[in-house]
Amino acid sequence: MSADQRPDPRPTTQAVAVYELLLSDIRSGALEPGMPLRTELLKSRYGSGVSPTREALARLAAEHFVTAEGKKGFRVARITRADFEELVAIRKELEVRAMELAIRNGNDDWEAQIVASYHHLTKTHPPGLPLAAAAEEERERRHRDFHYALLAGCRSRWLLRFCDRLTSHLERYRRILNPRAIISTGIADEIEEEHRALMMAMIERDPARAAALIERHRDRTYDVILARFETYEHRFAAE
Amino acid sequence: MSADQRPDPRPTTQAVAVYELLLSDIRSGALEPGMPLRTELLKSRYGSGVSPTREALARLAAEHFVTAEGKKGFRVARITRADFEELVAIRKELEVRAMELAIRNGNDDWEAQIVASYHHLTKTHPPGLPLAAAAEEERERRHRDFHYALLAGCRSRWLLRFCDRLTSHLERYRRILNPRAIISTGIADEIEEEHRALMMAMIERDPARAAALIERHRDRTYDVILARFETYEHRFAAE
DNA sequence: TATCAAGAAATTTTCGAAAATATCGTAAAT
DNA sequence: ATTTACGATATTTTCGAAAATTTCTTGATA
Repeated sequence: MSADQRPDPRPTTQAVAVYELLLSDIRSGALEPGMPLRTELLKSRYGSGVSPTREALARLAAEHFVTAEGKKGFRVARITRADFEELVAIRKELEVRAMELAIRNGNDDWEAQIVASYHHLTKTHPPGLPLAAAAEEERERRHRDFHYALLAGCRSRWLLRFCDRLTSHLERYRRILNPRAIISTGIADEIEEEHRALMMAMIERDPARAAALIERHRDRTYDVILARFETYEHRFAAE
Repeated sequence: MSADQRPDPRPTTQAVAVYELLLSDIRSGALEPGMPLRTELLKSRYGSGVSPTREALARLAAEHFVTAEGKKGFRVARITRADFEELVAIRKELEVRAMELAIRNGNDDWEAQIVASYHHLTKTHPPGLPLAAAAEEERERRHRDFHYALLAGCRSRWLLRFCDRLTSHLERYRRILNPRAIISTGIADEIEEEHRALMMAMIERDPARAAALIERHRDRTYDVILARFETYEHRFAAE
């Protein structure tokens, strides 16, 4: 996950390459929840032998992006309303906590990184209307990076890791249940404005305002996703 | 980790067997922090080929019990004071939170499991004086199970997983820096009494008392470990 | 003495095939 | 008709060796 790989100019292994591709495909919803991850499929899709592939799967299993059952192979983790609600609840607490700590401990580097990643984010296509897969992926990456930057000053790698994991899981829920295509232009503008307000609250070191902003920012999406669970659960009840 | 494997009567794979042995050896300190985990060593120690071994290592890397650097293999994760302090800080928050939720949501099953695991714990050798490795491991397992049972009613698997991970990491710090041999009999009795008090506070649904008790219970050990870092860091400064 | 290069050795990583296991379909039996 | 047993097939898991990479050693050069 990005929390740990940020500085990585090292000769990387094939296993982590597959890990990153798989994570990306799971997070985007390209690989559907519950889908069996057969060896042949993975070999052809990621052009790699079984050893690196299984290593990647083991990592993802530890992070609960996939499940491993007995000797029956791996599947993409299913999505459920209960899981989603847990994620939302704990992320609310941890993210707010991390923001408080970042505001208290963050230095100039931290502020600069926020400004930089915000700028990056504004330069991508806004979240309305469908995008080419690569463009969407890039926008999501910058979105992750921005929110990560807000927390990065908190001086607790453990807290950052947890937040990062929760964010990745919630991103998956969002992209599956609330695809960009649905977002209207008006909403898109509001979201952009929320990002700006968040940035300002952090840099001006106003924890209460920042907390209020992040909660509104998150809740907007959560409500939509929760509503969509009705149809989703109905559609996949049989499996 | 125990959070997820609790109910597992399924035909298990060799990779997870190695994972469990490795985790146990790392947590106990049998494999020293920073130690390179060479293929040959692992093959002879756990009697298994490289594929299952690497899978286990990948899982452990995702959980930060080992580190994987480029193409240079795996090592047991190092222990540092900064890491320890982060773990302590975030665990304090998450564990108290989980206890509150467990008190609010726990049912009869939860209470029964607490009583049962407490009973189990009291039937092992108390924490004073050195034990045979197997007996020590068994005591630690029951200790983990007891504290896990306290939280298990919280109805959030994510919160439980995080607490479980933090507990495992902190157990390693404790067993390396504050081995049982050091604990005096008087202290051992106090610890046993704290467990009983904790159990009662939980079952009587008194969150404030439970929180106060768990913090004292944890702090007792933390202080000792922090003090021992001086000598430890001095001893391993060269590496 | 210190630095660097080149080759040898050790080690990690990956591949391809073998072994183990699960799944499916068919047919016999109740 | 339902269940059970039994091969046949598909799939996962594991092994052992090959390939790639790092680390160590040695010797030459400034």
